[in-house]
Amino acid sequence: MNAEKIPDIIITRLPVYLRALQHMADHGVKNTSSQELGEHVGISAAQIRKDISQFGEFGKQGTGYSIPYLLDKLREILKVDRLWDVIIVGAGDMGHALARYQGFTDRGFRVVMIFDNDPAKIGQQIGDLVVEDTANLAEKVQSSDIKIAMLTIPATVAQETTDKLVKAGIKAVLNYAPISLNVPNDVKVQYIDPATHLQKMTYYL
Amino acid sequence: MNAEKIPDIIITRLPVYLRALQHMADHGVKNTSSQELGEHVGISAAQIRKDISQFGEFGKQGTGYSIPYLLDKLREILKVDRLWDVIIVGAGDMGHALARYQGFTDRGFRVVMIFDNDPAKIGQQIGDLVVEDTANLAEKVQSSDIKIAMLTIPATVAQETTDKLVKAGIKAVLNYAPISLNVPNDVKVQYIDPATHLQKMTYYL
DNA sequence: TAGATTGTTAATCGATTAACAATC
DNA sequence: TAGATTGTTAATCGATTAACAATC
Repeated sequence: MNAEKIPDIIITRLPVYLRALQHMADHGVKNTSSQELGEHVGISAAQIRKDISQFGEFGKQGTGYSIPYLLDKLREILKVDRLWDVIIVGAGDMGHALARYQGFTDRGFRVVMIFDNDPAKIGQQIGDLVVEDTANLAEKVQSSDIKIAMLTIPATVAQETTDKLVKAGIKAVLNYAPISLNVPNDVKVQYIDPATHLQKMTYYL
Repeated sequence: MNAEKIPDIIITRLPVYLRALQHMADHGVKNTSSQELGEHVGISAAQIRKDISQFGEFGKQGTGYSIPYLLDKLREILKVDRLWDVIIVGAGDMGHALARYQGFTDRGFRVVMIFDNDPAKIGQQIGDLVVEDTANLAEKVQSSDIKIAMLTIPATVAQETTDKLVKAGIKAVLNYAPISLNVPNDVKVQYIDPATHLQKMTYYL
């Protein structure tokens, strides 16, 4: 593992490689090359080799990469060789969908709590979870040492809720609210806003 | 409007500017500067000026940008000065959530159909829509000249469904399935995969 | 061995930033 | 007028690609 700073754009691509490799592994494929992986994810072979080589020499000349080995390494690098507890804030349609989503567990995440401030929703059962009162958010997050939150609340309350989460120790926010969030440097935010994504594509239509 | 090719990375930022400006406008703000807008979205003032100036001279020295005017221009550039019909393929939890999402209309999109191949779901009412049979997908898309689809189906069938959509004339796919899609050059894909987004952030934890 | 493919270097390409004349 | 802020140029910084020696 390299001690120098790895460019953020490389970190963005690693989960994509990981996903493609998991897919290949699921289909019983044992080895791959930068060429083949590149075709899968739409990235040049040279770039894939360069990206991966930032972290070590995981391939072999002549034969490429062992998929199980590279999977292990990527999971270790991305720290998803463990199971992270995450919370959902906002028990609307999107919060529901995420709470019931089956795709988290085998990729390193487990939804452990869901919150809402609507009395009609508090106490409601969603999958294995029971909707809790947002009033208890800070306390629960702090006492269970949770670092990751998914935000599925209206944009109007997204910033103030984020401030509370940050104070409670959250370091990573996956924000579904259509608004840019202000956070300290040591807190990461990723944005998922379908309209924003669609608006990028209409430019080309 | 400039005839030269605009870098894709600039197009990616425009919807973010648009969203922030709409937010300001909703709060009654009439003017802004590259400085102020930059603080809102976490991008340098120089970059914002450079991005916007690719498309024309929309600002005024000394006073900055008129928000209503810049909104108009950005909507025009991104082609969301109109209402695009979009379809949802997959009526699971995520498809449900998107079908009922209120945030599309005032940002240029209208969900007009939702499809599923599960007989138990076909005919079901979701908001104003009735779930239709995926078997009729190609025909319906073609006859109504729809260009945009959101994919909320399992990864296992995402590629074959995409192939059908592309054949039917779809040019933009917002893919919620956790898999990379292969499409012709003139078709755009955007990816929304919560696990991938989370995995990027765990690297920094 | 011959063929394939890595890891890495150097060259190229593209994006961001700093700075400032122009001007509202 | 004085202050503010744009649009743009040039400089810097960073990312991608091409090429190839090393080696499995």
